[in-house]
Amino acid sequence: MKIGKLSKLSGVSQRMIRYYEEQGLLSPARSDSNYRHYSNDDVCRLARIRILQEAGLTLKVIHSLLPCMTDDPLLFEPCALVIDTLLEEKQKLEDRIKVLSESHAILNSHLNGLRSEPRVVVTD
DNA sequence: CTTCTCACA
DNA sequence: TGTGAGTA
Repeated sequence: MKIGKLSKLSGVSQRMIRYYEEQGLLSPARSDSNYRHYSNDDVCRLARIRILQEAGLTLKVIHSLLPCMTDDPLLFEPCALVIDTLLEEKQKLEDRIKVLSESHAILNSHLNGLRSEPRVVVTD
């Protein structure tokens, strides 16, 4: 299928689909008038890219992960190295959660302060 | 009408 | 990331 259909089915903008290709995450076949043609594999790959990106991974990291996520059992060996990068990403996420939790606590204390001191209510 | 590349108030 | 331009 061409990019228009893929965009509708996946909910990903054509702009982003082309961007993923630019980053080496997708490699659709070209046709007659240089139009991109996406196979079923490409559709699945795009879906996985979305999942991973929503999980907070950068396209660079996703790029290193995709080779192991193919349906082709031939590319399963390097997954040992992938597990390592996944663990690193997991750690990064936990670090961020820690920072955010602290920010959350600080804002809460300020909010509680406002309750006892109504005068500092934000205007507008 | 759809896709492509390139560029940016 | 969106969007518009000018093509093919």
